[in-house]
Amino acid sequence: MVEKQLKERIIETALTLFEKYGYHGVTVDRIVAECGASKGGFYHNFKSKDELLYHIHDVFITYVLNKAQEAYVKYRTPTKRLCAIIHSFVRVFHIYKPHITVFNQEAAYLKPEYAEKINEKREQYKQIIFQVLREGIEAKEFRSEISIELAGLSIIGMVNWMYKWYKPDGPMSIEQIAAVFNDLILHSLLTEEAKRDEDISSFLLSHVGEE
Amino acid sequence: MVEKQLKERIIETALTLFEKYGYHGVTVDRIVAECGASKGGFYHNFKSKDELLYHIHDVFITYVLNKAQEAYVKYRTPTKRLCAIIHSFVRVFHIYKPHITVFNQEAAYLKPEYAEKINEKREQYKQIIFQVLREGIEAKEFRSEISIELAGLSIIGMVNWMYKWYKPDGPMSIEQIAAVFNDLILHSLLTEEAKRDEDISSFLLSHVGEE
DNA sequence: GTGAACAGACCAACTAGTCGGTTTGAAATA
DNA sequence: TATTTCAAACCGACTAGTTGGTCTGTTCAC
Repeated sequence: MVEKQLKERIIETALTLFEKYGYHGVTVDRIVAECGASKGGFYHNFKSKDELLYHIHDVFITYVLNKAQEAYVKYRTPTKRLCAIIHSFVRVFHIYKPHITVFNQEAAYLKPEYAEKINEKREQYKQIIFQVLREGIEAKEFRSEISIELAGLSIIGMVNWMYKWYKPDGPMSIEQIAAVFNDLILHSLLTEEAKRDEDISSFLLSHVGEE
Repeated sequence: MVEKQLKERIIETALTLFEKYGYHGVTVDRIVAECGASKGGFYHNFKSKDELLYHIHDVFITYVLNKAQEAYVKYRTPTKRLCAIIHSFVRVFHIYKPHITVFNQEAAYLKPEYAEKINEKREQYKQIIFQVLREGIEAKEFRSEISIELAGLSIIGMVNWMYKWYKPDGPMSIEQIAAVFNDLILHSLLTEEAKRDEDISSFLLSHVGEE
């Protein structure tokens, strides 16, 4: 196995520090000191501290957007699609918790040209959720009286908020959290008929483990 | 009417700027320039820039905590209490949107002695929500299979997340948003029996306006 | 007159980014 | 194989600009 590349080491160290102290609470000098590098090494790999921040944002949003698109394509019904997307969304916290923290906390400090690129992908992500909710209402799986926009933003909010409290070594596993979230969300969205559908209600907590 | 005090003007200006550019994106010089004050005036009213940040945090959390306690005392059943708390929570965005944005974005930069005080109140707020959920399960109004912790954090997350998208002049009023949130949350929490209770289900969207 | 409220020039510390130099490793050459 | 070459990777002292905070006044209300 080859020695871990400097760029990777810088990113990892920066991530840990940013998560704890915030982007402005960490100096470039501190980052390079903490990972045994130098100013020169840093600026050889990154144009600026801002570019590092952008890189962190981009890695996460690109990954999570891909996962959502995969989940959408893989399943055919709105409920299954929604559950799969939420499941993948929650699961990302397992690997990318520091990225997500930085993403949610420091986005305001992205330079305009970077912010634009990130916002585009963020917007795409939202649209996938909205799309699934729309399809769910059309298919009469989801209640028609809910607001797609508000329901979508609620889902995004409750999952994203995990970055404030989720601890990888906490009492609940990622899989358990995802299951509970899906249960809560489906209970708030499903129509009465849909709940009676065996295939759909299998995603609800009270049915987990049943055959 | 007396001339608006300098301290108030500083806070208002700082709030607007912090909301847009972040705490570290705004200098003390900028704040005082923008509200026609001076460095001297600023440091006469605040010990430091950090104290101003703390003050903003404290005003908001104190207010919202009070509102939740009031709502808790005012009503007697878990469902009513929860709806009232959420309603008051959402409503705060109408007056304190900039405060909340700063509260959610910049808390990491609070100096330890300040952070501790704020966290205490934040924790109290969470406990009120947990308490209501606990009572709701005991009273068989809320489903017993849900996790109090996760349900509580979900609620807090979806409401707090509003700071990312809520615009006071947007298409939905605060009251409408609160109604939709309550509908979504209750649908995910209520037991089947509770939903059949006229008194309880009056908080659901499909029943709003009915007699 | 006296102290609180405010003004604004000034300072010291900090920090992102630079720049000339050194190391390293792999390809080219002999 | 031994040697040269050269560019990419990396180093770290230095700089220029910024920014929170201070300090010496001045104004104003009572």
